[in-house]
Amino acid sequence: MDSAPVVARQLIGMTLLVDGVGGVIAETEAYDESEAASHAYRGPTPRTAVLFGPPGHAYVYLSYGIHWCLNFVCQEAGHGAGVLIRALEPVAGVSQMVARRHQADARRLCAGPGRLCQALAITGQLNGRRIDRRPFQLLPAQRKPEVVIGTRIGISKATSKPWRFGLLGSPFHSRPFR
DNA sequence: CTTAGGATCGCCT
DNA sequence: GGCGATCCTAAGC
Repeated sequence: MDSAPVVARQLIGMTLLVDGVGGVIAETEAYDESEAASHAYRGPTPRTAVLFGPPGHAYVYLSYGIHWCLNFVCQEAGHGAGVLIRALEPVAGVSQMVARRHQADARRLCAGPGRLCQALAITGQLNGRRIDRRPFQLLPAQRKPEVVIGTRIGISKATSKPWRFGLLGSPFHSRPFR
């Protein structure tokens, strides 16, 4: 298994579905236990235990007491690294996403980790589940995607690492790349 | 037991 | 562009 930034880049352009609802991954960020912005930085806790487990599992946590956020666990067991899924291009089950979010603008439907989880009905119930088993499906990119790189957003530490990845030119990013 | 603050979003101006 | 919502986690005493 590769490091979190490598996986974050590889995920761009792949299709993520939960119970058949989802779309093309348009934005990701890598987090690793070596840097202070990561939930893994302070070692395993009950909340972050999944991050230190085997790769290929979902780490789902509640942010600001309101929003669920989805990560994929990377690297080898015990190494504490993951990729935050930040935005999708809505493709499958769009009407269900609109109903769940009470909002029809396709550009904003899955633009942001909290919005994406609301649209795909991802909650803490999916924490620790394998991403290659129901209800998850991860499908390879149709064509080799062009990737744009930036610095991570919404954090206050380790802000200069180029660990944010996006599908070049996509209108579905949570915030523009510079 | 108490408390500070967080990998965010939506609404307001 | 700024701020309030809202609650869980983990550190400190």
